Amino acid sequence: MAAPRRTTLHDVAQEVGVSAKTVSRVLNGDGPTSAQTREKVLAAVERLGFQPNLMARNIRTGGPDTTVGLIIPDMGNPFFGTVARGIEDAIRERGLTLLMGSSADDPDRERALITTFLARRVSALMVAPTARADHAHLRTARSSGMPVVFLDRPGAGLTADCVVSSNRAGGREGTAHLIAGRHRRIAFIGDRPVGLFTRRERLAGYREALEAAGLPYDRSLVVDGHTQAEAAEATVRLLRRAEPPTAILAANNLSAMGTVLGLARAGRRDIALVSFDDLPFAEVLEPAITAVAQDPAAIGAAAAELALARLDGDRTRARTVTVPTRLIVRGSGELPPGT
Amino acid sequence: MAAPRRTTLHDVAQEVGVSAKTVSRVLNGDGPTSAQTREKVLAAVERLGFQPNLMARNIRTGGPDTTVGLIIPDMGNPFFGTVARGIEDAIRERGLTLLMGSSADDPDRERALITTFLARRVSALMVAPTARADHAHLRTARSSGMPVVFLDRPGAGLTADCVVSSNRAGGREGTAHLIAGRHRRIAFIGDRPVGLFTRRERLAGYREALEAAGLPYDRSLVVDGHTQAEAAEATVRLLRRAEPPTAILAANNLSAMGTVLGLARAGRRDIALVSFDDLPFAEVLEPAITAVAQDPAAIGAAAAELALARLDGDRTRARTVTVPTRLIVRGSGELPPGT
DNA sequence: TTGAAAGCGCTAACAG
DNA sequence: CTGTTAGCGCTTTCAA
Repeated sequence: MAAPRRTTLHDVAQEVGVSAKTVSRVLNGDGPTSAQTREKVLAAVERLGFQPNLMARNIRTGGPDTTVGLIIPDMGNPFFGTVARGIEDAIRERGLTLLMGSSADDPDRERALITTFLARRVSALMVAPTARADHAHLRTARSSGMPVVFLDRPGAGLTADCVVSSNRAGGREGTAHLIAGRHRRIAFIGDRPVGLFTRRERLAGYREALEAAGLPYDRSLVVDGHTQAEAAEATVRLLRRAEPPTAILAANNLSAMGTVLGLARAGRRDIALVSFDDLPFAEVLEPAITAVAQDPAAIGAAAAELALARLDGDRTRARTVTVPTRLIVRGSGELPPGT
Repeated sequence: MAAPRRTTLHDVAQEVGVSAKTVSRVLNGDGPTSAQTREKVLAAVERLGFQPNLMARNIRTGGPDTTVGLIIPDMGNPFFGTVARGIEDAIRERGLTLLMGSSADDPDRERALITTFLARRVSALMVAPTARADHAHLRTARSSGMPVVFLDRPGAGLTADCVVSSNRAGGREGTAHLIAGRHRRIAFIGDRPVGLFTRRERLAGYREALEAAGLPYDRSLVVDGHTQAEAAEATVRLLRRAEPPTAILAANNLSAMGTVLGLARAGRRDIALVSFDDLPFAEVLEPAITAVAQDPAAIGAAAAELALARLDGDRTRARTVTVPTRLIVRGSGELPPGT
């Protein structure tokens, strides 16, 4: 039992006894059609279960496809998942569909996805770029009219629209909050690679806050904790030092989760913590976690808005939209330094 | 400055001085080609920045498009995000790309996405169906050879492959764990609607465990907590009763988060809790949360495997794959009933 | 108000 | 080893 050929516009036309073009007119509501034929056509469409082939349509009309390509590091990460959802909700209203892929922080995989998306003639491309990727190769595509928006971090080798959190201000604010609690040895647990935009910016904010308070910058207090496990270990090691920190700024959600875990393992409830990026359980933990909250849905919405404006003909120069972070004080940041 | 027309196969052919078909042969490696022409063609492809139009190719070859349609309730939900990632990783190896959308638990939105995906001639369709959706309309598409796989819950009106967690066994095991701790009044906090497959199954497991232990089933101990806020309130209300429960089985991750929140608000650390679906902070909380863990990545992988097998010609009857859950004992389930 | 012809970018089928 | 012709399913263009 071979799969039956799917019914086409012609099948419908034949069924009704009109030309294919007439069916097309009825379905797309362009040319004029008599009420009679319209009715007959619609009935036949229903009867045969006809579904127009969007790709065939597209190839003829020549424009870009009604899809938007989106590349994020990992779909399982709720931060990026929520960004994606924000994008989807915004482009849905324009009848656009998401073509999605995870780069897994691998530049080659990212590159492969971009190639595929371009081959599919996406209307726009949105990428949370991996650290080592180069995007110069996107120039041709963009100069032929396809909007490119970078998410969370700017791309390399290509000036394009970009949506980021207020990383530096957030890092500064979170650190200042700890300093206000009279902490003087504040560790920074960051992700990798060290050159990663978000890490760099948040670290810069951390340093600005130290400087503003006249505190020295101690490089040895800046450690790596890219995964939850790594951050937990890093935390434990920090606390074993001769001169341990009394407070920690965790530079992203995974680092923060690991830090919480590490503190729990070390049995330390006297270490202050501020997490960059809010955590699902922040208010249930004891102490509740003070966080520099990002707004991933707003990031997605802003990215979509930028791209749609470009599709509508906006030819102004590339913009960077900064979505503000918000310090949510809950308690973990206010533990007094135990000296 | 109008957008320049994108370069086509013909442009490349002309540039080199061969026919379009020759370029096609070089690029797709089907027919034989001399090393010389191949080289010249590839150089021209590079020079002109040619990218083949996948949709045009597709329309000619006639088969389904090299995309897979995936519909989940919410991309921001890490459970479904991880399922999606599992699917993506599996289909990538076959050169398939994900077309994705969120149903937002709205049957109409789900239906619209399905229609779009069918119009795009996806190779396969994977859906975590909304509670009230009907899928009879998918029969035509499926009988024309397109695999359909339901995720997390079976679809309605259509017998198709399906991948679910061992909901009933998990519910039973989680409840039995509480009973083993000598609890006799165990509440069930579930999501909505009441008819939702996962809720029904988990509740059935809960009842089986009660029955096996000779405990009565008390309907008043089964309450709704679909969102985190709702579950928190439900928990507080439960504990205010004349005869409060001494233990709680939370039927999904949101309910569990809310329950934890409710317990914290009520200042009750003496209520035992088992969460269906593991929580990111489970081991950091005090007490650490005992969970019936699901395996979303495995669910995604299994779904992809089913769909790919169908694409490879598997015509056996529809299967339901059950991905086992795993009880992770951490402490919260072993609080003794305080009488 | 409708139809016929041509063609979007690509490949199948045949020829050379 | 390469080119030609035809046509995928649809829409544009022009004519009736």
